[in-house]
Amino acid sequence: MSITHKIKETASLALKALYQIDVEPKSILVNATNVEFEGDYTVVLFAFIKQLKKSPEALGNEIGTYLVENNISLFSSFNIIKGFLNLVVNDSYWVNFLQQNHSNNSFGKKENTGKKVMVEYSSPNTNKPIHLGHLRNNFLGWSVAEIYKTNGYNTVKTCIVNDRGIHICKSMIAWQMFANGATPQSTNTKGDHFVGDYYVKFNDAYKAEIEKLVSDGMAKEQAEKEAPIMKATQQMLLGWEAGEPAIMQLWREMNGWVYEGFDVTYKTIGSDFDKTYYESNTYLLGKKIVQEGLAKGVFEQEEDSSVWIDLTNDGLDKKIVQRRDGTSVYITQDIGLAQQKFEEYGCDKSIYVIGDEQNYHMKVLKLICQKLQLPSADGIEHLSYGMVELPTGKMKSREGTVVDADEIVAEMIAISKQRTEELGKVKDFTAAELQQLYTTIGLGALKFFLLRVDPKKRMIFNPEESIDFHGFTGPFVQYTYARIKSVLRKLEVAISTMSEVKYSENLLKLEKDLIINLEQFPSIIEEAANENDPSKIAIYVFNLAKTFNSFYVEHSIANAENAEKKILRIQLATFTSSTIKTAMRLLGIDVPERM
RNA sequence: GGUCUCAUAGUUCAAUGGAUAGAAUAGAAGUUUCCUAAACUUUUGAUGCAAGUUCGAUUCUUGCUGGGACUACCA
Repeated sequence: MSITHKIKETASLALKALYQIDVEPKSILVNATNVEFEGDYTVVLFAFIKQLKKSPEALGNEIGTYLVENNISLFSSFNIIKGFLNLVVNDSYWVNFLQQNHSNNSFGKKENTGKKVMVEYSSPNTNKPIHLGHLRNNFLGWSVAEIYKTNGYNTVKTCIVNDRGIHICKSMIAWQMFANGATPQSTNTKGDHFVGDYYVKFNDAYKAEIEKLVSDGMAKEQAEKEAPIMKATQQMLLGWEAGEPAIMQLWREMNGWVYEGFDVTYKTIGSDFDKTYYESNTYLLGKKIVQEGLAKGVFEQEEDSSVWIDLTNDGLDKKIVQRRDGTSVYITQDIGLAQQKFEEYGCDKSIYVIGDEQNYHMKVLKLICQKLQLPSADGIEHLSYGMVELPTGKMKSREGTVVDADEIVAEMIAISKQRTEELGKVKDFTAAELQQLYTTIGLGALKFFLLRVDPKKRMIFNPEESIDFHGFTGPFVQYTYARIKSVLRKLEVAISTMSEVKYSENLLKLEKDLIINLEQFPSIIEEAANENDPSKIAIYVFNLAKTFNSFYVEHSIANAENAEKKILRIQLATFTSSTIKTAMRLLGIDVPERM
């Protein structure tokens, strides 16, 4: 149990014993004590002052006295300032904590709860390569799944590939018109980029046709519909839906190129999936749902035979779920897929990692599922994340104003190579080891950069400034880890004999700060899972590394004042390094033994 | 127009209604006979505007200003 939780419980017991009032431990506010006052943790008393009609001083004294007298192993003293009860925790408590946990490699990990969570993330379109915004999605999804795993869940990572529809046909049409039979192989281009180029070519050609029609006197709206290339694309979509062999073959071939490209990227960035759904297989799901919904009276059919749901009583709009031609729309497919996922995996929770432009869609999806009383409905959660924007505005694939994922990854690796060479600390590494180190650091910088921010918030990426390697960054944390490991390597002999030795010293301030930081890790993981927010982990591990670095420059480990201090500090260093490693793993970031 | 969302140092980010709003970076000044200076120490600098609720508001409510998203029988 975490120490703040313990304090809440003891405070709740104190209130019960002293005043016969029942207060939920959860509702008691316990904070770290402000640095300017004496103490480690502070119980905020204002909430009880009114209720008990006592002065803050009297109340604080009574509770403080009770707490210290009844928890001798935990508290050594207290003081009261205004409505704040500051508690000083015994050094022996922290020392015990360190001794019990320093070599526990699964510190922070919860026992399996038997619960299952599905995380759907990545979900690419097969008409263009992935960009920086998709990377945010991939890193978030992977990390959230990992955080749940550590919190005792079984996880299923899924990906729904958007492999059909008008946008796919656009690339196909452009390829037919402009490629002269070129392939990724013949042009030595990565498959997803190859196809993406034709998507851009489509839009260029489309724009040119519209301009021509407009200059010939047609209204813009009509020109958008009448442009021959658009008509051809719509014709192709009909052909696809009818299963015309030539179109299907081209579709398979071009999607195949894209998948080859994606595989390379996924492998580099470390995204993986337990199950991949293809929209071409699932887009017809939900038809049955429409019938069931009509039978239950959740949906209504209009005279033109289109089917709707009226959500105006829930503050939303009327929403179509089936077109008058009987085909299903996006949301219906999603309902069907939600149902199918539940039938296949029976997850307690289903997290959708999807951009915040779909907040409304996801709200509607969950609401409809609830109205249909699907068993999966209440477990639906939308991990909504903000766009990654350039200083000039939004990234648009169509206009080519995107930060390409492969390019930014390559750039980060190149920068880490340059920096590593400048510092010249690993000259004895083999070529393969070097390459791995550059990748570890470059990807570490990129992942940390995208994960350290609250997912819900939009973030701005400035390509001119690139991504920093100093301060609140991945490489900073990686460096701290490598430095600890270096020290520990040199102290192997001392470590092998230290298990016998006990210490009972008073703690120095920086030693205590470090233990206090380490103690918080399990609570942080819980918080990150509750809020679907990996940035909590990133902020935590940065603070831990920072605290260690302050400790490290101030106090020597190898040349500690005495043997007991040496052992204590070795244990502190060991514990810090394993916690850093675990935390960074939760973000999908590796830590190097040397750098 | 309607709905949702965001606004904090020059910049990028923190802060379950709690004490003098934290970091990073940029700027200024320092630290390498001793465990990795991708580090450390010191320092300058911020809650869009106006009300309200509260012992206490960056946080909650309302209005205003300014961004963004959504508002398709597209996905």
